[in-house]
Amino acid sequence: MTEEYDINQFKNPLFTVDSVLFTVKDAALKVLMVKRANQPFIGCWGLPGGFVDIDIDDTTDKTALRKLKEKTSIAPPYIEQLQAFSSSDRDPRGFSVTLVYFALIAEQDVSSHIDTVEDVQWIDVNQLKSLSIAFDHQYIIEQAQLRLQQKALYSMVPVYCLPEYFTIGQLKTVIETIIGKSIQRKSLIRRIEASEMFATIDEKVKSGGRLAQLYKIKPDVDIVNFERNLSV
Amino acid sequence: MTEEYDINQFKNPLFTVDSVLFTVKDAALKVLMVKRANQPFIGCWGLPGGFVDIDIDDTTDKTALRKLKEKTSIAPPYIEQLQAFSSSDRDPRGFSVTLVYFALIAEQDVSSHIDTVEDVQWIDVNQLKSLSIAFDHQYIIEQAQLRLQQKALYSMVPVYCLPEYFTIGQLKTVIETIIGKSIQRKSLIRRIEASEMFATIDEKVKSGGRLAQLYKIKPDVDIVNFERNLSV
DNA sequence: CGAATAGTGTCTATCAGACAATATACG
DNA sequence: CGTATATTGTCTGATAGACACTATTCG
Repeated sequence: MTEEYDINQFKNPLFTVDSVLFTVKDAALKVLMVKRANQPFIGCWGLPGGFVDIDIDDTTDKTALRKLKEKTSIAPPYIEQLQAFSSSDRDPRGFSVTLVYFALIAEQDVSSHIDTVEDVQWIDVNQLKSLSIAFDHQYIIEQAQLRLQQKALYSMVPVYCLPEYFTIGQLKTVIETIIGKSIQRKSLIRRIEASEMFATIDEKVKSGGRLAQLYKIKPDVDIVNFERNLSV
Repeated sequence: MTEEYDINQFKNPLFTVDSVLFTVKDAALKVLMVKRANQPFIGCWGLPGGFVDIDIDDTTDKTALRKLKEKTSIAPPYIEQLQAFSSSDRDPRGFSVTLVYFALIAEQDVSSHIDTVEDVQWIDVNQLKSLSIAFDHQYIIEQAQLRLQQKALYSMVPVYCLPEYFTIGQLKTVIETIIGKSIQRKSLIRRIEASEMFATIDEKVKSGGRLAQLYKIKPDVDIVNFERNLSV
């Protein structure tokens, strides 16, 4: 049998791309949420995202970045695919699939922009349950948070929640906020050195006590994955 | 602005679900491939998969399982989402997205079935480059293989390439085939014990020397992830 | 017995945790 | 100096690698 493909043979699922953009701000893990202006779930908070525009986006990565840029005005320094979520009842319009990306950014790099708009906000992940969240986005955020927590144990990705120059103390706080547990400063320093991902800056900053060394990410380095997890 | 959703506002991308089903057979990592009966890439080998049937499948997981079952007659004991692959040129029909699953099965559980058909075969991953592979499926298989190799270093998933009862020697061979490097039998035994995922069977089997203890997976256990990788 | 494979014992290497010791700001 | 934070030194603990040693089966 040599059937030709018939575009109408199947009802196509609704397909969207959403992003979970995290940062650490005020000692809490926050996620970028958008107040929905359209149905369904109008007025609820939802993840930034939307439909692929196949005339503009040549991959779904581009869709995710385009939608994030609409809300934050910049591209996050770290983004990866999380997972697709699908079901016949997650969207009242019918079977839908959302491909979810998971991204990190320094809050300083977006706050100036989102302070000018009403409908985009950093929301503490621990306050989601007291808000009206669109679709299954709360569940999706939980899954993204689990992934971030895992990654924080074996990689340096949390550094992408910090601005260009940062101290070990800041990185330690960010990691501790993400995994919800304190870590050994010494272990962190060992990893910073072993990873060879970072360069010291010829400058130190005040910190309440001894001045702290500034670091930055070396240009064009890959994220190092360690062979052991930090303890949980 | 209160725009209503307009199904025709965007050209919907083609959306498919494909699976990379691996097994270890004849001391080689093999992937289940299907000879394509339809355009595009008719006559080439491709991954088992297809369109979501929203009248039957309530999630994409169901689509993956349904398509695998069509080709193998059974559901694999291990399946997880790998990743979505998208681009405007991976399919000649236009922008397309494929959500790819990654699954493992014992070859004994499918071989009897696929031996009766012409268009489904286990193909050695190292022989793919000499064949005509549809779409970007060769690249997708490489990505799935990398994921499997990583997982083999910190979890017991390779056991799902073995039948119900298996020996430590068989598991060792499967892991070594997957990661392409020999491992310490002792390390494997330590992990089998620490994971508490397995029960010994009151039976031993011939192996050329001393009889080997049979193991099986305890019912309803979760896959244990270790905090360290085996060395690479 | 010898060859082959299964399984154990045990020493080493690596790296995270714990925490003491030292360094450097600032008032 | 006292307090606070940064940074280093070093000991302990957990687990993987290496590999010798023992056990069991078959011809």
